[in-house]
Amino acid sequence: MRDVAARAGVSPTVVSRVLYNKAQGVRVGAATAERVQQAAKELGYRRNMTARSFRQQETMMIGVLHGIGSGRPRFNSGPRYFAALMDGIVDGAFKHGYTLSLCPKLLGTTPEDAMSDGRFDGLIWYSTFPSGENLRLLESCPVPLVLIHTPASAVNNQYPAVICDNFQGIGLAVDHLVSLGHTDIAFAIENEDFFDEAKMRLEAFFAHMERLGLRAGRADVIDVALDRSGVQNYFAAGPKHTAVIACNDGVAAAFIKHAPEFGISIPNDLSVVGFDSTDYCWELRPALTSVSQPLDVMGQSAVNLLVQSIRGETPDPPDLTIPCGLDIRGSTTFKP
Amino acid sequence: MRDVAARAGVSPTVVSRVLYNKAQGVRVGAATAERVQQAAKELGYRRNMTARSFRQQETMMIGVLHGIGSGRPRFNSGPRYFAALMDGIVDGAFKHGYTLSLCPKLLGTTPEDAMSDGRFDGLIWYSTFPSGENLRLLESCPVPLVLIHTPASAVNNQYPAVICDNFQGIGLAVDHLVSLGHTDIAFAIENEDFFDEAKMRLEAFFAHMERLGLRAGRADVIDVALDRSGVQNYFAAGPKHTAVIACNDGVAAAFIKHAPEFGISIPNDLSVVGFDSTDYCWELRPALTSVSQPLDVMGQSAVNLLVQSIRGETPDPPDLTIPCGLDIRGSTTFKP
DNA sequence: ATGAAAGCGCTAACAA
DNA sequence: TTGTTAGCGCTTTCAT
Repeated sequence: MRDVAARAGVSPTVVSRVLYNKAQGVRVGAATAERVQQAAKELGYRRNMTARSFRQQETMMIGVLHGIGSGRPRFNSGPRYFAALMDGIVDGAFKHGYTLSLCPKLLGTTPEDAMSDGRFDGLIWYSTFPSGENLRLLESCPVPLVLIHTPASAVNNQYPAVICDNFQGIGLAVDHLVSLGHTDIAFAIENEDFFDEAKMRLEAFFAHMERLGLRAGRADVIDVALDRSGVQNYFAAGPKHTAVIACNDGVAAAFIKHAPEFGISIPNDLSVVGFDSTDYCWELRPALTSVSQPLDVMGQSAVNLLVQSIRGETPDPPDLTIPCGLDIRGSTTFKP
Repeated sequence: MRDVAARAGVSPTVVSRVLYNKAQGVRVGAATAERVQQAAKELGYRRNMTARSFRQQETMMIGVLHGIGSGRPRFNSGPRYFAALMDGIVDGAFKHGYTLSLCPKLLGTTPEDAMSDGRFDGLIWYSTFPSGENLRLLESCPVPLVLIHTPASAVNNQYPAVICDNFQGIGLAVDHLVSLGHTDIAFAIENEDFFDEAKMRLEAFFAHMERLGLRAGRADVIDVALDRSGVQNYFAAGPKHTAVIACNDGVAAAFIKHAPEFGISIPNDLSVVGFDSTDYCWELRPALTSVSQPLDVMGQSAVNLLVQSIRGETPDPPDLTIPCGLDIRGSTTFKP
């Protein structure tokens, strides 16, 4: 910029005004402005955005975090949960002119982590495993933050959150199965120890079963464990249900995958419902009936809330709850 | 940092040394260091990464570009080409400690675009449509750049490139079909006007057909057009081939999708081979046989090359060519 | 309409 | 071992 100024015979101040103050009255002579533009072009001047970010205390960057303790979510394997969400997040970020970053030091207290001062104007935190350690770290986040998939209450309503309506979503699944004649319905959960949406879904399952006058208790909960070994154990012991609702598509997929090993036909012997309804459901044979979260909408909504926070507006309510749908595919049918 | 220094009764320099010079000999008294650490913790000090980036002229950020003129690639719709690639790119970036960014101003001459000075340490450019305009912009890129999917020759070998071995990949497809008895094989292309890999694949098709003593000429090229209308036209006119190789999975999908409308059974009447072999292939009915690009490997390789460039090493050879595989699924069978 | 000066937070070179 | 100084490139305030 100094070079441009020199070539145009003006001070750097003028260069800055000419090139970037278009909107609010340039206050520079037309001839001077012209000379500056010319000089900038000739020298191939490009603004140093890092210097600008530094000066303005604003980077126009949003970071996406997934917490520590679980691996990086994949775009292209297994249940495509993260891919769908990211499409929404990226759309939202771009709409507001923000750059979106994935940071290797996602969360923590190391100096270069995503919560470092000045690095990002705001953060979106996504995790299906909001462990205690993560939640503690979040509490000291110095920049605006929006949670996806974790209710705001988990961090004292410190930050706004976007979650799907798990209660209503599970209701759709239960109603669907009951309308097919099922009464012995199990709920499959990945790991009961974690406090997260899976638990909300499990409780919704109990509530909806009770609403319909059906029995459901701890004996109807299948903990598949993180390695899915619980599915094999369940099949090996002989299924006691005609339908199972899984807390997510990945868990549901485990049932579909292992059923043949035990001579169980899905959906004829056992109907299976997933949760998330990513495109992954189509890959399974049979294709998986699943409660759909409008992930792209959720991603965009999260960014909208975040941008509000960045602007200093306090978005309310703390939890933005988005209703679910049900995508019926091939893994559910009438009670045998 | 000033506050920390004040509290510890030292100068900011010492704070910087204590907190971040661990490796190369701190040269600070143990007691002082202890006091500094203590003060930093008490004040909840976090390094301002923007200031550091500015000072060091290094952001530890890599940007991903997709060029202008085509929409943003999606993670979760259609052929999941981008998702697979990004998994590799993100893995590569994280392995080297880089943050990865998607920038709304991807390429251009606006001040805030991705090529602005200081913003990113390096860029990865991915595009299936390297239009002339894009190539011209690339030529003036002031930061290290690696191309994916566009041969280095397209920009005078100015930047290294990662491409799959299109010639060998098409060879796999042709051999596969010929081994099934096919001799009348067409090649479907999306838009002949663009200079890109599709053209390389088309030429490879001609070459391999000739190698096997089979005829293939312009009449055997189906230009499906960007809106895929060419597929319908081809079917409506009555197919003259028993197999078709498409320049990518999306084009192949159009054949599978429209065939039923014309009473054509795939693969019984027409075998179809795609190119990319993303998980999308499994969603199609029948599932699509496709030439596989090791997209994750390509993404990681691109980052490796980029990091070399950033470090000032000149990676060679200009084109890193990665061999393809063939994933045989349900869309190919014996000649009718 | 234009310019001079100051400072964002950090770190490297140099001095003590 | 510790401190002083200077400056990364930009923008804002204040003065002219």
